[in-house]
Amino acid sequence: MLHVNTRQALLPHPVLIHPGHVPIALDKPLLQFIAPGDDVDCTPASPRLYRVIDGCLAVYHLLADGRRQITDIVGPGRTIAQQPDRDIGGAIKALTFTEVEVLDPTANPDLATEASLDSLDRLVRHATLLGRMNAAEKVANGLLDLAAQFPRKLRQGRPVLTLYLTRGDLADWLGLTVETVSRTLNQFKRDGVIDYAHAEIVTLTKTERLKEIASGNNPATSARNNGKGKAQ
Amino acid sequence: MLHVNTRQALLPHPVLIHPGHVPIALDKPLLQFIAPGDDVDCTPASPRLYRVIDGCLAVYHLLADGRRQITDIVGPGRTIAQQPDRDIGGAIKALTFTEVEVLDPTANPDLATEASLDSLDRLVRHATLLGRMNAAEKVANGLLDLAAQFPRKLRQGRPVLTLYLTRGDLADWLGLTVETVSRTLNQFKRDGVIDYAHAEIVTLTKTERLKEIASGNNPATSARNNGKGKAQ
DNA sequence: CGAAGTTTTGACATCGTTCAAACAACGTGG
DNA sequence: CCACGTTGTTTGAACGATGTCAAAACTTCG
Repeated sequence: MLHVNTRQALLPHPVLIHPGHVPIALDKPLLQFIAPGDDVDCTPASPRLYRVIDGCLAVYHLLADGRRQITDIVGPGRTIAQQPDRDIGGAIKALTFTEVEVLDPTANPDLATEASLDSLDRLVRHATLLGRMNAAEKVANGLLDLAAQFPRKLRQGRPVLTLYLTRGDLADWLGLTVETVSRTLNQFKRDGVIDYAHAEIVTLTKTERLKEIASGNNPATSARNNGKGKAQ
Repeated sequence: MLHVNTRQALLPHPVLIHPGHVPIALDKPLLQFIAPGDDVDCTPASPRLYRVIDGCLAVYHLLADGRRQITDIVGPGRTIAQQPDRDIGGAIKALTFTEVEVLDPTANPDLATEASLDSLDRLVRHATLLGRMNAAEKVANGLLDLAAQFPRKLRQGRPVLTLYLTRGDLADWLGLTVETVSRTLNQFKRDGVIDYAHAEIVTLTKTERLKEIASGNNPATSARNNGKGKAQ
């Protein structure tokens, strides 16, 4: 699929300061700043840990013919464990101006294993999303995940989130097409579940409803799911 | 989806002896035998490494309504790194009589990290399969994976593999339905790419052709993939 | 032979894709 | 300040791959 994004290079995203990120002790801590659209430099032979301080990374995998699957979206506070095999189409891309702390896994074994298990756990859930959910469930789950990782602020008690992902990124993440993502988001908007004026600032107006949709309890389409527990 | 399998409990699968599996040094190595359909006992609070000596395991994840996604199929020689969160529907099930070596990850840190990275790598590829491939590509990739993990023998130079998975297992693994799996396999059979008399013993008669299909070079349907690199 | 589970096959429905076009946002250069 | 190019988003119409539903064919075993 591969949907390129040039828009985000132009947006003056406010740099959110996340306190409480204790710098990891290391003989040579290294900060790296990555511009939107750029790949994280994963060239060194020895594996590295990449801890996101601020911004947004997309871990993705490319097929030979250009189809792209984003396997994880990584926000502030999270650490990337896997060493993407660039030879076979794996890489990590920044979706906005992103600040990354580069660490040595052997010097931080606990963080390394924790990050590894975290990635594994998220990937298992995402695989379940990709293989067993319909479009509405996928988008609802994606929004809830992003809302937790990229909280902007609360507006009248409603969570507001910054979408660093374009519709194309969302499509490549959720295993859909741009059109389906757009249609589903607009349907949610029409139903009053979410709201947005600009495509990249989304308010979750009915979080509970969104959670219901995410878990398959969708009155509009859930009839099929009853009984044998099937969908899609 | 959740397709239960009772057949495999009845099949007298030949126990393949895989030499070269050096037992890991540990103060207390433990062998475990699991019957088909049984879950691997993952109850201990401290994480464990499970190394398959012989047989076949399925790592899966359940949704609240019963839909199932098998995230990995594990054959002899491979080690399971992730600790399935049984609370949220994660578990590991034996698909045939399976012998497992239970190891302490802290006593085998190298094996633990290697297994972890291996799982992560496979899961990324599988996510790409689930999110970005059509039925024929999924089944072709699945067959090639299984042929590598469960080689039976060569018949007239053709690889023959034992399918410990039922059509339902294949469906839950590849993100399809039983019917689509069956139809796709029969189409491959009609095309002379594979062959089978019994549903669980499959011969890959044209491995090269199968690899082409797996990578998206399917003359019948690849026209769409040209140009912008899209599919499904 | 009958029961139970699995696989296969057919007919049909539909969700998501594909194709196409309009619209919106933004920066550039005149 | 405005026309224009570029990129992203939205919308519509039509198609088709895959799911759903139903039933028959097999296999294995009691």
